[in-house]
Amino acid sequence: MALEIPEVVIDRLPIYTRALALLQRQGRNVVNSQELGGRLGVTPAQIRKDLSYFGRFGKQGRGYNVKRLLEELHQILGITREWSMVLVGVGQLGRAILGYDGFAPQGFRIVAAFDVDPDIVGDMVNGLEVKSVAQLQDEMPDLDAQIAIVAVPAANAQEVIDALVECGVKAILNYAPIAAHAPPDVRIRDIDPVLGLQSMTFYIKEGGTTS
Amino acid sequence: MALEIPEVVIDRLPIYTRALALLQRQGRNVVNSQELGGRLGVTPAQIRKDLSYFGRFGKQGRGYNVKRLLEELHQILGITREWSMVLVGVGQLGRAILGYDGFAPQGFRIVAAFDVDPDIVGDMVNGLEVKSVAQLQDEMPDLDAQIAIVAVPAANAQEVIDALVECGVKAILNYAPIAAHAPPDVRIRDIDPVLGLQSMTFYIKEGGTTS
DNA sequence: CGCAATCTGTGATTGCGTGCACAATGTAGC
DNA sequence: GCTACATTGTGCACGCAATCACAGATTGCG
Ligand SMILES: NC(=O)c1ccc[n+]([C@@H]2O[C@H](COP(=O)([O-])OP(=O)(O)OC[C@H]3O[C@@H](n4cnc5c(N)ncnc54)[C@H](O)[C@@H]3O)[C@@H](O)[C@H]2O)c1
Ligand SMILES: NC(=O)c1ccc[n+]([C@@H]2O[C@H](COP(=O)([O-])OP(=O)(O)OC[C@H]3O[C@@H](n4cnc5c(N)ncnc54)[C@H](O)[C@@H]3O)[C@@H](O)[C@H]2O)c1
Repeated sequence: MALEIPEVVIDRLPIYTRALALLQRQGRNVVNSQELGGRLGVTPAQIRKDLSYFGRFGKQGRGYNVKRLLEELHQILGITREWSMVLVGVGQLGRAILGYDGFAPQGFRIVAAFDVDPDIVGDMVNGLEVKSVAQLQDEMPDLDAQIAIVAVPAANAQEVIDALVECGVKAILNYAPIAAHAPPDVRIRDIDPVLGLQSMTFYIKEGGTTS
Repeated sequence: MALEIPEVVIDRLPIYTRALALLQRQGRNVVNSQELGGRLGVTPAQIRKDLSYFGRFGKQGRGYNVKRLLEELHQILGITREWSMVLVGVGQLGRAILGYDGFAPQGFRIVAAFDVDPDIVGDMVNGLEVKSVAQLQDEMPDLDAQIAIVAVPAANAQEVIDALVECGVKAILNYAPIAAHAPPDVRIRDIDPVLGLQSMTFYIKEGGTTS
């Protein structure tokens, strides 16, 4: 029914979710688009427009019921269920990711970790035994994981991504600093702190007056 | 002169830089907008348009000289010099960041690390002594760091950011999952893997046909 | 040395997301 | 229950960014 929802809209929904979750922890029951927008640096109209793609969740004169809207957003984003993920690359970053306690509360669980280094394979990291990446094809069918996190060096990232795609993975969180390629039905999100730094320096490189 | 360059354009320049650096390592001297676009998943016209904001770097009939264009982009982004950064929050993530060897080659150097935990203050991490965050105001003037990385828990992130802004920091790479606030002359880039995951699940939640 | 081929730089055009403004609708108070 | 008020949902207009399309420049070749 809903004809083509812009990707930018989808990208904003998790922000709304995060803010609503905070409001809920603070005991708030209702919030209007103005306050929510103020907290997020987003126009109230933008929030209302975004939500209107999916239904009518607010009440005129009142605002939005925090609990209700949060549930709706969870439904929309598909985060009512728990998602299993696999991690490839158990180096410095991979270990920080395995130890990160921010995934589980949001329903994302790492169920297996793979590495190529024989010195690392077999290690227990955060209650998970590191497996050989050679066994990826064998292990994946049992894991029922549609999401993968890639934390291998740039030089090996594309081949790892190809292998994951081959195994049926549908979403990839890629930490390697490369322009990764994947079929259109596989979503990729890149995380590269250097890109962020390099774009910020443009603005601060000389007492810039670029608002 | 250059009338207002869109922020999206600035955000793409580091991507171009990254791809060009790779081409250079591969020994390529020239590249045209079509090939560059193919590697990055960007329209050739987009690349040419973006670059045209800053000058004319290509040659008709040939393409772009890789070395030359890379230098120009470095100039534009302000990454010819070395940038000093401070890190606040030396936990699991903070240590991974300190150990990350991807910053230095791009000219970003962490010159100081701060934490609030007395058990951590004094530790040597990657050749850097962790200092107390209480000394932030005192230490900053000597460090000449305009960039900060924030890797503290969400609950403390805003106060840390406020303190950094107070110290004259002009760019912040924020890993805490909050909607941070700062004056307009301070740039913030957020890195939150969960947001990426939550937007991807929208598309994969049911054999979705959303191209 | 001229012609064909190539690819840039950019004005023109299209398309899409943002913000506006108001009608519709629900709330609270009396 | 009626009135005054608050805030949503949304059609519409605007503005900006992506794409198109071509003139102009450069190269290579015969
Ligand atoms: N450490 C950070 O803070 C950080 C931040 C952002 C991005 N990154 C990126 O994340 C990636 C990993 O960084 P790191 O610091 O953890 O590096 P690392 O060298 O510590 O770890 C990389 C791991 O990947 C493994 N590996 C290599 N090839 C593999 C393959 N084909 N299959 C499976 N495993 C393989 C290696 O054995 C190693 O254990 C790099 O691309 C880096 O640029 C790291
Ligand atoms: N670990 C990851 O992979 C990861 C990934 C993405 C985001 N994050 C985010 O990064 C932040 C840090 O994560 P972590 O896993 O390293 O947590 P952590 O608890 O291991 O580390 C946090 C550190 O911050 C310090 N700290 C707390 N308050 C402080 C203050 N006011 N000033 C200075 N230091 C202070 C603590 O003493 C601790 O050492 C969190 O907000 C987390 O959500 C972590």
